[in-house]
Amino acid sequence: MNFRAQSVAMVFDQIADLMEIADIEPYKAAAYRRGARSIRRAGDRVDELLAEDRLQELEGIGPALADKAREIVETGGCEQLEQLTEEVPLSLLDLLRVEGLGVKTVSALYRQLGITTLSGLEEAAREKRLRRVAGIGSRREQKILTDIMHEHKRSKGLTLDWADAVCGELMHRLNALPGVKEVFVGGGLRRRCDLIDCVVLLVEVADNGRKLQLHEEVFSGLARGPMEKKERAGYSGWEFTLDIGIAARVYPVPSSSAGTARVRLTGSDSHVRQLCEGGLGDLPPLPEEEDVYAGLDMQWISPELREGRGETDLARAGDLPALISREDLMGDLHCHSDWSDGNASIGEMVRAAEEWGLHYLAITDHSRSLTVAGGLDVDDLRRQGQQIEEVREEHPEFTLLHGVEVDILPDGELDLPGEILGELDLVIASLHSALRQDSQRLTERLVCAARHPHVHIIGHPTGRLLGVRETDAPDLQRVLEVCAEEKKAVEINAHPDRLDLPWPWMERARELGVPLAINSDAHSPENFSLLAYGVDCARKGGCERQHILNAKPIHSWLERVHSK
DNA sequence: GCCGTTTTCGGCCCGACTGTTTTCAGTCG
Repeated sequence: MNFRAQSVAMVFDQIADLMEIADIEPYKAAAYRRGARSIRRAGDRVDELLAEDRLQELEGIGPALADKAREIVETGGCEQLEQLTEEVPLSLLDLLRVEGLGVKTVSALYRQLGITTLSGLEEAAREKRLRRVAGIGSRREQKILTDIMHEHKRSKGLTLDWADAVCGELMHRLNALPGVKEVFVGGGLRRRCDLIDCVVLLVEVADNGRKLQLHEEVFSGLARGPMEKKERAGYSGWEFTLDIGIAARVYPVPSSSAGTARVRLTGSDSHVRQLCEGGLGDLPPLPEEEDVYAGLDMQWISPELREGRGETDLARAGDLPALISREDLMGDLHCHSDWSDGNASIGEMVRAAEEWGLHYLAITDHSRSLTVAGGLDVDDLRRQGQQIEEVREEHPEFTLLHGVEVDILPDGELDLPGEILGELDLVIASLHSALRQDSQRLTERLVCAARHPHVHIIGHPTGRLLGVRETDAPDLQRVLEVCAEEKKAVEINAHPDRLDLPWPWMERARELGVPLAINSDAHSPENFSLLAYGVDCARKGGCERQHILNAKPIHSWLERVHSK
């Protein structure tokens, strides 16, 4: 998604949070939150809608929100947000990230104790002052303290969609500077890591060209504060802090050594160290990256693999995997329609899937216990089946599967009876509730679901939300073993907030022979674009086409299919 | 603030869990 859409969504969410804390018109706050959600779902389409002044076509965006979206894009700020921060400080939003703290408590902490920051909260908790607030006793005070510790430990950084958006905007601006030949991405973003704490960019300038001048206006609306000179791997660049809280580094590199610079500024520390042990330091500076690896008697290594986990040995032996690519995907096995919490009809989702080049799609709406998402019960599913049949007739060339994403209940049972599950084409079983159970219980629930005769795929197995909710992870070794025994597949959920199965587990899955499915979990037609993040994640985990279930023709692995 | 009408206002996703104020408000999904 592009930077403008992300910025608008973020500001709308901030306004919603602050309105709730300030306790003004709860439904107004909800409207901003819906607006943010709608903008995110529309994804890349937002740019076009903004340009053509058609943002109000999105659900939940009326004249007021459309105006504000334009203001945010054009000025980088929002007067409404400024006004709110006069009433309640923006830093209170940090407190909301602490588990168990919602708007009411944060508001009370602010008004009664004057707490505005995380460190202020921690200090007050240590001094046992929190218990002065009605609703907080000694136990809750202690819990808040441990939750603050969790918050400190939580991985920081931007998810890939955000980081891509910011990076795209930076590249666009850098490209427009005089003397710039090309701009390259480096660092963790190029390696497609889960969370990005620093955007690394290399700016190629002609060898005898003039020096790169970075003016402050290059970063207007993106960063405030000073730029600092930074050295890394023998390259000097500038570092500055972006408004969204992560760093960006820009390294000017001359054309003649751009290849060497890209290698050194992309790989993880241990990857680069291994290359140095292989003689990287003895090579002359080279303009092309391929020549650097060739000079070390290696295959060129895909950036995703440059983590220092054995890839240099494989490259030397010529044994690197032929990584999966987006074009290899033939279908998508997990998406939602407006029967539950998706925003498009089944027909619209099918049309979009076709436009994205897919040949099959499973509609897998939520099951009944997930009431917030409008989960489906047995009768709903049967009625949905009739509609699926109608859509199939309209798309004879396409294979449409009727599936469900059934909740794994806290006791490990599934949320729908076996009878209806047996009538469906595809059953994904996922955890959505009681995610704070201990590792053992979470594991048992997943094992129980994997052993269920009607389940085909375990969805987003850890339930993590990157940088937000890092669960007491289930024992994935055991879950994968059971999936292998039961011949069940495991999902690689492509949503950049999830990327779940985490990539370090994919090698184990392959060793056990567990098929993996790269699924978009799309809630709107635009969301099929998310598949790209799932592919990135699978590549990082070293997956080839043969390891990915939905890179195969549907008839090759699913017995029950409906198509002409 | 948005939306959809039985059009220009009234309703807005809802149920479970938790800690504590011990009977329900606040949080979460």
